[in-house]
Amino acid sequence: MSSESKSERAYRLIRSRIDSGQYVPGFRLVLAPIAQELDMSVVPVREAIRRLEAEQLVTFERNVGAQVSLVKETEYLHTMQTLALVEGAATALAAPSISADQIRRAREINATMSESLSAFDPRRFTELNLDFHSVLFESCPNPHILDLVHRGWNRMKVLRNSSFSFVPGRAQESVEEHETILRMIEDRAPSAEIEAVARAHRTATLDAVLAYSDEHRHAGEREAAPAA
Amino acid sequence: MSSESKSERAYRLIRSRIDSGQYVPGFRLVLAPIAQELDMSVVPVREAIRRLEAEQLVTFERNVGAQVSLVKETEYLHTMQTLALVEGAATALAAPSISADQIRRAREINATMSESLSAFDPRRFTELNLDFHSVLFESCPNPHILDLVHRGWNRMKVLRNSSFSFVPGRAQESVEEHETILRMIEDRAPSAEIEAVARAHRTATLDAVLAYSDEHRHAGEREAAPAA
DNA sequence: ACCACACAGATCGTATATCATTTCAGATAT
DNA sequence: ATATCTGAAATGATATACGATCTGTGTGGT
Repeated sequence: MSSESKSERAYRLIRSRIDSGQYVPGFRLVLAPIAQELDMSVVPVREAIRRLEAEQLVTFERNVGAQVSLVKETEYLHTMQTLALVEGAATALAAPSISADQIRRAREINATMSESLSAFDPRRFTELNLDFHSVLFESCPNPHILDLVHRGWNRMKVLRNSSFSFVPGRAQESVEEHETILRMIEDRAPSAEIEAVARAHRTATLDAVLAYSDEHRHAGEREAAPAA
Repeated sequence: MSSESKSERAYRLIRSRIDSGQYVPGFRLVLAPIAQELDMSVVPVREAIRRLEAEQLVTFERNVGAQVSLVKETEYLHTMQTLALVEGAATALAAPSISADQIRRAREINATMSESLSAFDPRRFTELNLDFHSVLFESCPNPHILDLVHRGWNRMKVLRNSSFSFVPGRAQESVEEHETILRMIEDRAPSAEIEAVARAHRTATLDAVLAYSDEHRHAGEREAAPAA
């Protein structure tokens, strides 16, 4: 009894390789080799690629094939802007139903983030950052918006792998802003205010990255590191 | 030379039937009959259904098959809330680059809407309403957000067909709010304000529908009519 | 040297065939 | 009468096969 279908397995494999950066943007997804590697026929692989196409992770051309979506210069900006929008809304919608226990958990995570600032491990920091925000938005009662938040974060994973620069100092700021957000939720601040602050938190990161990469445009510096 | 692939044709057919309400929520999509009707094998039909699954228009169960997504009681609320969020943002982002010509066009459409209020044709009104808002958000520079707006409107089409009640008086209010939005864009009002008003415009419709259907819950009235 | 064309290899698109799973009706036992 | 079993029919899942289309390469002509 296979626990999952073959097309599901194909989907997961390709998806994970795109997420991990093993399949870089522009990489051609040829059916036969993938099928062979997974020990299945091309049919399930085709279905998997159709799903990925609908999720815009790969682009498709008739009789030519699929390739991992290319990221334009502005892609990162747009994704981050969209994530700011939906995550801000999700956080605000979730706020009223967030318990003291959840707040405590978020605060713990933020404390860990703060500690990890000295021996700075970008990957770990990003992971914790997602954990932190997850606590805040997972209670969002609107499943559509919540889904959009998840998609946004997943998209960010890919973009980070392809091209992203780290901004010094932003991590520290980020930790401080997290505390601000927590207090507002505790105090049951108006929904609109929470949304604005949560959105600004992400927009600030965006601005920081843009300003930094602008400054260093000609320096050619490129660290695989996140900004929170 | 077929201008489009068979799986594309299958996708369009099923999609249009869901949109038009011919395939109501819960309708089982059995591969063989659909394939036969389209004079093709089941393979392209399967691919089409995979795409629809990824777009959440149909739900899928292993070894059982696909059916048109069921709409929960809260589905309309969540969809409208999400649309309010993304359309508000799209309108605000588009506002700075909207020309006087576009404003004029929007105003014309709104005038037509106003006229059509007497001999009220719900379907026509909804159509014009989309036209009006399209003029405002199509210039949104963020393609992700714009895409979300389109998806939201498409989703609304389906929901309107399945279950929706009309709210008297809301159409008139709607036309007036449209004019308010136009003036703010003309005056180059702050982005945040435009977003808030555009969002409230849709949220107001949502509230109106909820209040109305609440009031008439036991009356069993059910008109296939829109609210703008 | 450069362009047009034709051919070959790669790859996709689809049909058909076969296997697997589910579902449901009817039989049987309790 | 109800519950459970069993097997056949319906349907989905996947493999294989073949035809269609694209893409690049080499050859011949100018």
